[in-house]
Amino acid sequence: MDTSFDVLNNDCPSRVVLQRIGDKWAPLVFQALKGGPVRFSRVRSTIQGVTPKVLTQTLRTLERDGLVRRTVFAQVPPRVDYELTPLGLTLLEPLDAVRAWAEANAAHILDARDDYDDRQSS
Amino acid sequence: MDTSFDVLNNDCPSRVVLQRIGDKWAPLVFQALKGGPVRFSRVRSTIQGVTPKVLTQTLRTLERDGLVRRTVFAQVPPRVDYELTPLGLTLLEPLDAVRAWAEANAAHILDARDDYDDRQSS
DNA sequence: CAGTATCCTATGAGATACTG
DNA sequence: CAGTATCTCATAGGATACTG
Repeated sequence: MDTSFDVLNNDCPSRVVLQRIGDKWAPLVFQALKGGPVRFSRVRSTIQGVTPKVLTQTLRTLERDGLVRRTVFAQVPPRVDYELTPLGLTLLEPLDAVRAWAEANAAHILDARDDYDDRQSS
Repeated sequence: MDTSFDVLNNDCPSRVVLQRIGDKWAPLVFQALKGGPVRFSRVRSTIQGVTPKVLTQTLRTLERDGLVRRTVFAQVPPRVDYELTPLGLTLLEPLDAVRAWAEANAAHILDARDDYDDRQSS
């Protein structure tokens, strides 16, 4: 198969995708939506530390990229559900592997930093 | 096993790791170092569009995090090799899956954006 | 060759307060 | 409940030029 996309190439669209993935909150949104549709307030409380403004921005961008679906229910009080699209679900797997790696190896990284900083100051 | 690390938790070190991974050039460095030790100038030419300043910054951070090893050869002209450490190699796999996804699905993302933008302007 | 040194700016992101 | 509206700021990152 010929994808003709190469991240190493400048101006390649895949770089934009990579950057999107690599924004501060997007991976956490994937994690929060892992189990199915979730309401805004729930996403917000699941992802510790995110402000509503930034969360909305992140969700909108993911929606625009076709990775998240936003469903508005005509109710009072309002209810809005967010869920991963089929495309978003295919990204969940590799993204989750990175997350798992981060959780499993965070300690090693911190140790390496300590070593490096000690070496610098000596 | 009890990792006790959770990306959804604020102040969790794994978040820092995730952010590091998600910086603009780091994933491309992994890609560039995929095949073994590479000299600085080679990394630079492999990753289209990166400036020497930013590349140095990225490499230094990855070195500090124990993901990349920097080897200086006492030669004139100077020669410096960069390569993934064993820890870095374990990260290469999940990261490469994300890259592959990005290259494979960049077109879908771009389409989704067009659809979304059309819908907004209508 | 392998970087530094400066300068500069866009923007990601936080804090805070308000609303249909 | 599900967001907006402002304001503000740090810093990631780019452009350019220089050096051991």
